[in-house]
Amino acid sequence: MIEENEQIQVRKKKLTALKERGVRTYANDFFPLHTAAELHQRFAAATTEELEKREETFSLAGRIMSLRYFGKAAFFHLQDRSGQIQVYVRQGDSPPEAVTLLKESLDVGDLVGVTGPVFRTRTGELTIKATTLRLLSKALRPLPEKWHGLQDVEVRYRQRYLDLIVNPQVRDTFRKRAKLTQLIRQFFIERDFLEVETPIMQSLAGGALAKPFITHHRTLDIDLYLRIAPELFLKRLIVSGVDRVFELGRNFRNEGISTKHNPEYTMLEFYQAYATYEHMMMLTEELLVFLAQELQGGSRLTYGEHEIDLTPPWRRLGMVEAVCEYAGLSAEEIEREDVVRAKARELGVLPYAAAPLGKVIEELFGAVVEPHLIQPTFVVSYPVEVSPLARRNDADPRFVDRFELYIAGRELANAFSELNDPEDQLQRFLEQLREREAGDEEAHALDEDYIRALEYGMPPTAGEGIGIDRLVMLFTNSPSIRDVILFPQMRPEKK
RNA sequence: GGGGCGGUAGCUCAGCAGGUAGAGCAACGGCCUUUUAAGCCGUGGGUCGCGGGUUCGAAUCCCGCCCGCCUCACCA
Repeated sequence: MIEENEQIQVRKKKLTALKERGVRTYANDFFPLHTAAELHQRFAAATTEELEKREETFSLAGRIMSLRYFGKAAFFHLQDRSGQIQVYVRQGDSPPEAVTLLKESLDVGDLVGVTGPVFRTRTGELTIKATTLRLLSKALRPLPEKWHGLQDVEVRYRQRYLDLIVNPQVRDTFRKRAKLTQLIRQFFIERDFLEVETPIMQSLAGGALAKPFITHHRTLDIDLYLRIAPELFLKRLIVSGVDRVFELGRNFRNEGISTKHNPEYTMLEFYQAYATYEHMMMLTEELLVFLAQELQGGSRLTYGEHEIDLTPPWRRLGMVEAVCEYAGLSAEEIEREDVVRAKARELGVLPYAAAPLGKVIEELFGAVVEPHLIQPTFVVSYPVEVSPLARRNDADPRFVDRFELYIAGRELANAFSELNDPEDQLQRFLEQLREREAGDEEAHALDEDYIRALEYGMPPTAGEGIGIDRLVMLFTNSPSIRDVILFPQMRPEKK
C-alpha cells in the first residue's frame, strides 16, 4: 500500500527542501476571500482596459490543475470548489520568492493560496496576476494525466476523492444529488409532512420482502437486523396521529450488487393519512415534475437513448393486462393457473415450485413487461400474495390497491393504500409464514407489535417509497448506480 | 452463481504469428517573460494482476486464482 515511486520521491524531496529553507509547510493561516466562479461572474463583461485600471486584489485558494512554464513566467489553473481560474506568475510582476517557489517546489496537484489583481490575457482569459503565492499543502502523489483524466472505473470508485478532483461532471452529479434531496425535503415540508428518523437497527426486518444484514448488540446480547425498509415504523407514527410523515434514509439489503443495486441505498418513504394510492399517483406526478423543473427547467429529459417526458398524467396499466399484452396471453388464459405457470416455465422465470399464482404473475411481469416501460407508467393492481402490507381492492379482493412507477424500464416507486385492518394484517403475516416454510426466504416476518399498533386504530392511509439513487440516475443520465453513490460498495482491495 | 470483456511506467494506451517491453502525458536536466493539449533538446522510470505449466526462451500459449466492468438470474 505504501508505495514509493520515482514521482513520489521527487515530491517528498521538494517538500523537505522547503522545510530546510524554513518555509512553513502545511500552513493553515491563509484565508481566501474569493472563488473562481465569483470572479468569472463579476468580470464576465469587463474589457481588458477596464481590468487594467482596477487596483483591487483578490485572494483564492485551491489546487493546481495544470502548469505551463516558460522561462521566467508561468501560467497555471487553480481549481477551488466553484471551478477554475488561471493564475499568472512572472518575474518582475510577482515577488522573487513566488517565482522560485513555483519553479523549484510546486507541482500539479498542490494546494496553494494566491493573491493579486485580475487581468485578461491576449487570448482573453480572465487571469490573476499573482502578487503572492504560497504552498498550503503538498500533493505527494501526481494527479492522473491531463487529457484523458482518470478512466479506470475501478480506481474512480475506490478512490472517489481522485475522481472528484479531476472529473468535473462527477462533481456535478453529486451536486445535483444534493440539490435533489434538498428539493424533496422542501416539497414535503411545504405540504405539511413531518420529517422523522426511525431505527436502522431493528430486531425484526420488516416493511419489505428482502434478505437483511445481521449484526449483534453485545450488551443486549441479541442479533439485530439493518433495516430493509422504514415502513412499519412510519406507519406506527401514522397510528400515533402524525398523519403526514416522511423519511429520507438508508436501507440495507443483503442481495446482489449490480448497476441498479447497491447493498445500501437511499429511500424516500412518505405516508399520508386520509388518502388513497390514487392521491399518491398525483403527488408523485407533482413531485417529479417539480424536481425536473427545478433541476433542469423542464419536464423532458434524456436518459441514455431514451427521451422521457414527465408531463402528467402518466399512463396507468393493470399488471395482469400488462402481462397479457406483452406475454401474448388472452384474458381467459391469464385466469388459468396451468397456462400461467407453463408460460413462466417457458421463459425460465418460474420461482420456487410452491410459489402462489400471484408471485408467478409478478415474475412474468418482470420478465416481459418491465423493459418496455420507458415513459412514466403506473402499474396498478398487484396480486395480494406479493403485497402483504397493502389494502385489498374493494371490488376484487385477490388484488390490492397498489402501484409501482416505472421509468426507463426500471422500478422507481412503490405505493399503496395501506392495510389498516389488524385482523386482515395478521392473516397476511400468517400466510407469509407459510410461504417462508414453503421456501420463500424473503417472506415477511410476523411483527406482533405492529399488529398491536394497528389494533389501536390506524387512519385510512396511503404510502409510497421512492428509490432516490435511481431517481438521481435518471436526472443525471447515469448508467450505473455506482455513478450516483459517492463510495459504492466494492470488494476490499487485496494487499 | 452462469456467460462475455479487461488488468502492461504515476496516468491514457500500444505490443500477443513466443525471441528479454514501447508511445504520449507526467517526472528529471537545459532553452524560452501572455501560455492554455505551450514549444524545442536531452535523461531516468516496469516483479507486463498473482501462482503454476509448456518451451532453449512467455507480457504473448495452457491451467488455476485474484480484482474490475458488462450481461443474465434475485432485489429497489
